[in-house]
Amino acid sequence: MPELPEVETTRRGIAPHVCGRHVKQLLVRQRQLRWPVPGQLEQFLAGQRIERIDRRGKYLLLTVGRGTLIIHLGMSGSLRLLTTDSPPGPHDHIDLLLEDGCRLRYTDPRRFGAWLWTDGAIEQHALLQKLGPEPLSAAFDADYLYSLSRGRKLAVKSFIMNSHVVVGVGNIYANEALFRAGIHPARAAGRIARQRYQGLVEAIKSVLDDAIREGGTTLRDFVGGEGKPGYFKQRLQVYDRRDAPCRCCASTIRETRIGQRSSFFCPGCQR
DNA sequence: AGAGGTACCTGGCAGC
DNA sequence: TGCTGCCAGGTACCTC
Repeated sequence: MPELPEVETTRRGIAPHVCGRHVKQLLVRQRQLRWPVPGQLEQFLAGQRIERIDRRGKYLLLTVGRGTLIIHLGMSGSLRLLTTDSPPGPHDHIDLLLEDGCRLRYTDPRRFGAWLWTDGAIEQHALLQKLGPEPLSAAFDADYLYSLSRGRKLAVKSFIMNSHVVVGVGNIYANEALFRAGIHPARAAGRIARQRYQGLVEAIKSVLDDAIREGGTTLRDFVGGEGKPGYFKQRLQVYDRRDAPCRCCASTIRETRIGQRSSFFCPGCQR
C-alpha cells in the first residue's frame, strides 16, 4: 500500500486505540516477511505497555517499556484494528492482541513488509540511521535539495524517491509532485535551478499534506487503520492517467519508465 | 561515490 | 475458459 500518507493515516487511525494499552499476546502465523520475524518477538512484547506510536519515513514505531517494535508495510501491507474476533484470512500474518480484547491485525499478501525489534536508540537502528529528512519538516527545504543534487546525473524522479535523500516520497506522489512543480520527471537532478527546487519542495509538501488530509490514496488493497478507504485517488493529476487529457492544458498524459518504475507526466506542463 | 539492476512474494489482469 | 507473462504502492543490496 503504502506511501507516507497511508502510513501516517494508519498511525493516526490506530494510535488512540493502542497507546496506553498493554499487549496481551503476539500471534505470528507467518514469520517469513521481508526479513524473518524475530523468534523472541512474542516474549519481548508480552505484557508490555504501549507507550507511543511514531512514524519515521514509512516505518511505524511502537515503543513499549523494554524496546521498540519496528513495522514496515512494504508494498501491500495494512494494519487494521479489530474489535471482534474474526477468523484470519490467508494473508493475515500477525495479530497483536491487547488486554481490552481489541486486536491489531497485519495483512500483507506480498510479504514485503517487516516486523522487527530493537532495544537500542531507535535512530541508530541500521534501517533508520541513513534516512533523509522528513518531507514535512523544516529541514527539508530548497537549499537542502539543491545542494545535494549538484553533480547528480540521475533523473530527478529517482532522486526524490531515494529515501537517503528524503523519506516517504513513493512512486505515486513523486509523479504528482513533479507535475505540480512543472518539472519533467526524467530531467537530471543536477541540472535543475535552485528556484525550481523551491517549487518542488513546496509541491512535495503540499501533495503529501493533501493526501494525508484525504486519508491516503485508495489503490487496490489499502484500508485505513480503522477500516476506512482513502479518497486521494480522485485527486490524482497524472498517476495512472496515461492517454487521458491533462486537467490543466488538455495535452495527452504520457507514460514512460524511469528507474524501472511507471512514470506519468504532462508534456505540456512539465519541462 | 554514483548509477543501475536484482531480489523478495503474491494477486490481478491483459492477451492469446 | 484457461494458461502465460507482465505488472504492482518499497527498498536493501549487489555489481559496474
